[in-house]
Formats: sequence, C-alpha cells, structure tokens
Amino acid sequence: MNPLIQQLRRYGHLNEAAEKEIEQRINYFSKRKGEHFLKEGQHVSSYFVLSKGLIRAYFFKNGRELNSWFGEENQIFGSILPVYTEKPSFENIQFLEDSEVYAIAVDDLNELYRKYPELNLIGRKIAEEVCIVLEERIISLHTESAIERYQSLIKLQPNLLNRVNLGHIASYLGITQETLSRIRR
Amino acid sequence: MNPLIQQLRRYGHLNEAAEKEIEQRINYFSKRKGEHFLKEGQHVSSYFVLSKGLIRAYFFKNGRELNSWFGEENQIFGSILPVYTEKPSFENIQFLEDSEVYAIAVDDLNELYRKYPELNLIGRKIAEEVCIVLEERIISLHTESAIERYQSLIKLQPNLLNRVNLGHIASYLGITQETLSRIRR
DNA sequence: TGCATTTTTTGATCTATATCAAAATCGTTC
DNA sequence: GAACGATTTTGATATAGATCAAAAAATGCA
Repeated sequence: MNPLIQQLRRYGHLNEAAEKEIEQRINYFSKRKGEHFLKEGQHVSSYFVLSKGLIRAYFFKNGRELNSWFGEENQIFGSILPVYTEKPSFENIQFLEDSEVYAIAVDDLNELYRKYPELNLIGRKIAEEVCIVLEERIISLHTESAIERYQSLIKLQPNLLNRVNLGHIASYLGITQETLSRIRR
Repeated sequence: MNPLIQQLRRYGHLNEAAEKEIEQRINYFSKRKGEHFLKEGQHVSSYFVLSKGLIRAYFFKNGRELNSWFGEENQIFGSILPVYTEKPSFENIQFLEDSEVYAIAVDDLNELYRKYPELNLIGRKIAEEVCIVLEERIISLHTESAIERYQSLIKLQPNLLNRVNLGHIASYLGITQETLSRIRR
C-alpha cells in the first residue's frame, strides 16, 4: 500500500472514496543525497513520508546553517509554516541519503479537506501529535544542558547517530561541534 | 456571547446545534490570584479562555519552578498533554491575577467531536495554530541569546512586563533573574 | 506615615560553552 | 596502500550567563 496512506490510517478511519482520491493526488519522488525537497521562500509544500532515506530541515541564522529537525522513514512530515499557513517556508529540506518520497501538496490537501470533511479528524490528530513533539523539544531546549539534550536526542532518534555526522547533530542541539565532541567523551 | 464560543468561531463555522450544545457544556469559573486551575498529575483538563485575568503554566525541574507560558485574555489555551492525549499533565496552571474563565473539559470536547464531526475542522485549525506558536518558541530557544529572547517576548506579549514580576519572565526565558535584570539595563 | 515584605539591582566569583587553531582519524579513490 | 579531503578530536583562551550574597528600591498594609 502507498506509504503515505498507510501513515494517514494510523490517525483515523479513511473511507474508500477519500482514500482513492488521496492516492491519486500523491506524488512519488526519488531523490539523491544532497538534493532539496523544499527551499526557503517557497510557498508550495506538502505533507510527506519517506519510504526510504533521511532528510534534514535547516535554516540560516547569521550566515550559518542550523538544523531544525531530522526525518526518518515512515513518519509524516511537513514544514509547519507553508503547510499550516499561506506563509512561505523559512526552512530548507534536504535529503541526507538517497530517498524515496510520497507527498501530497498543500493545495491538494486543502481541497480534500473541503471535499471530504471527515479528513479533518485525521488532520487534527496529526497536528495534535506535532504539538506534542514540539513541546518536548521546547522543554529540552528550555531546561536541559547540552549533555542532557544530547541524551534526549539519542533516546528519541537512536539511529540518527549512525546516519549523520556530528556537525549536523551539534547544530540541531544548538551547540558547537567541538562541544559535542567533548560531551561524548 | 460566550467568550469561548467567540474564540472558536475565529477558526471556522459553527452550526447552530453544535454551538448550542457546546455552550451548555462550557463551565464558568471565577478564580482569585494564586489559585490553581490545573495541577500536575491530573488527567482532567480543558480548552479555556480568560475573559479577564492572567495565568501562567509552570512545572518543576530540580525543585525549581520553570514557567512554560503565560496566558492573557481572549485566546484559547490548554495544556497540550492532557488535552491531546490520555496522559496526565506535567505542568501546573495558576492564576496570576483574579480571573474569569470559560472552559470545556476534554471529555466533553471529545464527545462533541464524535457528535458533530465538522468540529474537527476547528480542532485542526487550533492545533495547527498551536504548532506555529510552539515552533516560534523553539526557534527563539534554539538560536537566540538571552537578550534576543527577551526582546522576542516583549514583541509577542508586550503587556506581560507590566503584569508579572521579573522572576517569572526570567524563568520563562530560561535565565536567572539577576541576568535578566542586567540585560534590561 | 512608617514598617515589613517583596521585588529588583549590584557585586564577586564560577562554570558551561564558544571560538579559533591545529592535530588526529577516517574514508575514498587512484 | 599512498594520498587526498572530510570528519572528529584536542588545546588554549574568551565569554555569556549562573551562583551566592547583600544592598537598594518598590509595594503593601496597619
């Protein structure tokens, strides 16, 4: 089954007609490591799932790249601003490995919400789950030291360490690579 | 009109039957400064609006209180974990001024979602808006210095400074009161 | 008005993390 | 397997912010 449909089903019931039309509107992409899926300033965006691969979201601050999150297989992602509002994205989404992506564009999504209002239940559940993840990150940044944040990340995304280099992790944690290297020792 | 209904209407259309039933389930509370609305460990919780007053959400870390957010008039609030999941709250919600509150309990809310599925649109929009607010806070904590975070807060909630003491603000910003005092100079 | 309590500021010192530079290690390719 | 670039570690020093203590200022209240 389509991996994006599969994920949607985790949040609530999908009736047959809606499922069929969603499936028709889902786009498949195969992307190489280093390619971008979204660049800052873009309005177009989508909810998407990786059936294979790894992505990072990052943005620029004072000329430096800062990672805001990493995405692994079989989870729904999207860039909050362009998916939930009319505003352009301030972040970039880039593949860190060769990846396969199933995506549904915001415009299609909004049309589906209109056509099949029962989809709002799934949309609500997804957004609520995103809130919970974001709140955990806030608590981590608000209350934890660099070491603790590193440990929290390991607990949450243990595979990440084998898949991306230290610089990326440090940037996500809000510390320098040197500090992260010392912490690990 | 009921202040909570008024806020709900900002997110989408409420049909008459749903609105009537929501209104019946909304509870009104009048609370004095210092009283609590929610304590950690509780499962029961609600979406609510202040028609008058001010609240803070806080939790304990290493025996110290840390403020996680402040709520002013005419905005929908809730504690994420107990409202969006079955999990108990880890935070406390306390009134910082004498306040008037209109609230709908999670259990009632969920029953209404079942009975009037079109409410899921409003629920989705609320959760999506919460995501945007949370993302801004993450960026602030991730990328800004204490001074910048202070300035961001002033921009977002300018009245707060006249309504709560420095200790509360410092705790929200994740710095000590002494540092905040020095920053302001 | 004056006293007690709370809040804010100031001072001295300490600590976690940043910065800049260089060395060491790892991985890849010819 | 030698050589190159990328990644990680180590070292020396600088800085933002924490901590602890105390003084000053503001606020509440009898």
